[in-house]
Amino acid sequence: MVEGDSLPPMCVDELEDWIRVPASEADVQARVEGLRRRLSAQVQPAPDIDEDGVLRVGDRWVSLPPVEARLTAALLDRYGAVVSRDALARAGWPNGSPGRNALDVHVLRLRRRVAPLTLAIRTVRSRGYLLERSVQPASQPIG
Amino acid sequence: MVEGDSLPPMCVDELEDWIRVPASEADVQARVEGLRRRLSAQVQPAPDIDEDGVLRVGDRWVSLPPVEARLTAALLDRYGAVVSRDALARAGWPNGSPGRNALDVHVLRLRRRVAPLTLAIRTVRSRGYLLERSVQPASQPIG
DNA sequence: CGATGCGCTTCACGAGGGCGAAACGATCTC
DNA sequence: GAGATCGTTTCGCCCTCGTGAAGCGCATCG
Repeated sequence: MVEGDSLPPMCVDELEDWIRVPASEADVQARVEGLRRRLSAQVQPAPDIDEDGVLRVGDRWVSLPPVEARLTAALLDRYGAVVSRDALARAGWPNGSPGRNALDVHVLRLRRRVAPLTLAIRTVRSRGYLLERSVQPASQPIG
Repeated sequence: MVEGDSLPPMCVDELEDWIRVPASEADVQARVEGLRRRLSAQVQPAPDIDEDGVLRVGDRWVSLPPVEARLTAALLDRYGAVVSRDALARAGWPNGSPGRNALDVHVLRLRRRVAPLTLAIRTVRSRGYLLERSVQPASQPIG
């Protein structure tokens, strides 16, 4: 709140705002609503998996078989970043890894399972895989 | 601008704002400055590349193959400044450079890959290359 | 003023390798 | 026993990367 004749403040943070008093309740509400909108545009709830292999994002969920549940846990540990093939193999099969393609096949199956949750497993060639949300709420850069 | 007793508007876009008139020039300036800050906060964060060759700017990203990832790292080290062709060749191929055209071709491919991130590699003839943003966020200050 | 050389851009091609996808069978769970 | 889960094999697409070569603009030189 800014007093009647003082200088307007500078908003250092994007999630700050100010208003000159006296102001109507509706004006304050509008400013608060604007702040809330800016906040929700930035923050998105992260997916979460429990010990029973139930993966939840928002209000939707799917149940994952053991191997894919462990793979998902490893991907969620580094959510939004690349997880190497080796790390995924070690996470999915703690007692020695099976053949080369087992991981590929499970990633393929996992992809189809998590797609309805707006989750996507992106391939980073010769590096590994990356878990992220496939659709993002509209916040288009000015172009 | 909102008239004296009308209802406050709803800001649909994060890059909108409003002010109730009459207002001092300083207040309007402050609001405009706040908008400019929000804009630059979205568009201006410096690009960043991790060890996995993932180049991020804002909320978008692309994965770069090994050679182009090293070139990009070298360009980001001197972000906005010229990097000589020799320096790029040494960064891209630490164990001896291949043919002379290899660098040019990789720069071409890198250009197309980073274009969707609003990044551009500008040529400085007989000097080297320069990485910068391809879209300029704000016009000149109002005055 | 025109010609030539240089630097840079762009395309096309091929070798090598990573990865996707389907199909099949074996094992496990309810 | 039915359905789900898991591992393997096979096939082939497409990405990566280097090379050769043609196209184009600019500056210097004749």
